[in-house]
Amino acid sequence: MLKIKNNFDLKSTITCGQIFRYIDDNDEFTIVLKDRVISLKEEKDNIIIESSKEENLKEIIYDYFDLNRDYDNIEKMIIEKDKKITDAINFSRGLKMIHQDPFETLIAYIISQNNRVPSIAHALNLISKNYGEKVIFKNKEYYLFPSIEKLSELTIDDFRNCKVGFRDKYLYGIMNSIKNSELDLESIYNMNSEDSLKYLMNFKGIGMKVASCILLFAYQKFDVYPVDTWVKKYMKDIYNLEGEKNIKEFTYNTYKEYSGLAIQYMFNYKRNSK
DNA sequence: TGCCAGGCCTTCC
DNA sequence: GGAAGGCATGGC
Repeated sequence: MLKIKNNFDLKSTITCGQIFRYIDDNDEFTIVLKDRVISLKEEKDNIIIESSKEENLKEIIYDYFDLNRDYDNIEKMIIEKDKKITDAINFSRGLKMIHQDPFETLIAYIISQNNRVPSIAHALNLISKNYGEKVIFKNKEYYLFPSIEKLSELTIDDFRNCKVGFRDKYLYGIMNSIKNSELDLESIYNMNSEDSLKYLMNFKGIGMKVASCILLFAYQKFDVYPVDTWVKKYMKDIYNLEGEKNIKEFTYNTYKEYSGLAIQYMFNYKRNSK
């Protein structure tokens, strides 16, 4: 068991739309994280964490919830660039950018296109249940996200049976590209954001939006920013700004290397407030 | 029932 | 190079 105390809003970080596979049982959250299952619950000013595996637990938690980064300072710098974002930042106080696994993020966000959150979670859970390793935690069954090797064995129909819909052929193609080393997820760590966007968008099923989510959520490239319907609504309301091109120009010129975080605050404010 | 979702691909100009 | 239509699935 581990206790942490931080400027950390557990609930909004988990539920704000960054990750799809979590169980919320009366504000006790259970998630599958790499090789283990963990549960987190806020109690007084502490977060109580239990895990199916104790090894390196603190390091894994701090890395996953990005708890070593100075968000106060980043938020201050964003507000200095643009005072109008203050409300969105105040609403999102304690929200961390979850540091997700690149492979799982790739699969999850390909499934996310033209899809709803419950359906995305359903598909990811089926993939894990059918092809991932079973873990027993607090007398319940959970399934780790499958390895690259395991998912490269699947056929298009196998994917379709996991309810991914028309994205089956994209997933199959992506797994082939990984198998024959055309797509090397490790190499992205050494690329700048512009190059890595272009690199990912070479593969069928990955467009601008999906590539941006992968780079922001799995590679912590904070200068990359997914513009979606919620962000567009925010931009229209607050800045009377329309058109994807205008929004992108404004965002990068204003927030620069923190554009991804600024966008995440706007997304969270617009989607989850009121 | 019919519409649509944190898009992307294909097929047209 | 830009616009329009189609797409599996499930929830309302």
